[in-house]
Amino acid sequence: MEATKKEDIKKGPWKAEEDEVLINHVKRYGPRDWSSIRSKGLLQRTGKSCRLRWVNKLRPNLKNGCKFSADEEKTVIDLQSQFGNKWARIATYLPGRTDNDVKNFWSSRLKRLARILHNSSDASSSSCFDPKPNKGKNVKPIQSQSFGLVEEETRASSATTSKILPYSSPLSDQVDDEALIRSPELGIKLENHQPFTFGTDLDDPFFYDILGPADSSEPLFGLPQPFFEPSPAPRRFRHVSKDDEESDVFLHDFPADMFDQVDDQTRSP
DNA sequence: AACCATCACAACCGCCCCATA
DNA sequence: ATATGGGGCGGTTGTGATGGT
Repeated sequence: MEATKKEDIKKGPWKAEEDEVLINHVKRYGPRDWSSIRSKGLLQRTGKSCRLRWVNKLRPNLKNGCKFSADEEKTVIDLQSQFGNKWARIATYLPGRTDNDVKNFWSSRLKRLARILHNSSDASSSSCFDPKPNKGKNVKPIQSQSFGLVEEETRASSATTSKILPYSSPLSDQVDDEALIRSPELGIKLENHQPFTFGTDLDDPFFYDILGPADSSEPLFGLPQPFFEPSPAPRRFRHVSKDDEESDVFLHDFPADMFDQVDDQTRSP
């Protein structure tokens, strides 16, 4: 019986007819009672699937197929530094964008950065980056492991360069197993405790260009107001304490267009 | 033209919280 | 008090498009 029910559930890409049914349902009952869509036999989709389709694709005023503007990029980067990976919350500041959009944007940027850093270091030996996203959870957050180590190493090598690295992390002091799960995109392997050294050349000016401005105390830009009022206290902050909400920072002081700059540098001979 | 790498996006999964029976 | 189902959210995966070699 259960198995039969499960087999009835349709997955994969949505057809126009299904969209139409879903839109009609929302017109009639509003964006709720998702599970009733299946129980009424309107669609063979789960309530979750219906809700996701509506929120991410069918909802009015979505900026579908429209790339993030420079302003939106700045907003995401700054809000991520403030809220951490609270994509739904961040999305409330971006009219027409969904949490999925923001998440995808961030993820692709992070992968891009990982690739850039990977290429900038000696790919053959010292890098601890895995180009493939890490499937397991056995990773440490970038800032507490990698950049922390970079900081230490940099301090050791040069007393004058430590100011450039704003990544001293509360996480290093407050070790939180759950927090360690986060930021898996760069695929740093826990069992691989090699420090992330950008090759051997810490004096490479390119290295510091990547990390952004030396003075990290200044905000990069003013925050926009949320498009619609975000819930005063998010329903929950899974895995995140109030402290590390602020510490869940990777691109803290990265200029919004740094990827372009970095890309330019890596492209030019 | 063929191949490969990368990007962008859609969709699913698993976990969690909350309301309700 | 607790079991359960619905819904929200973050993480992950799969795939088509695109650009470079």
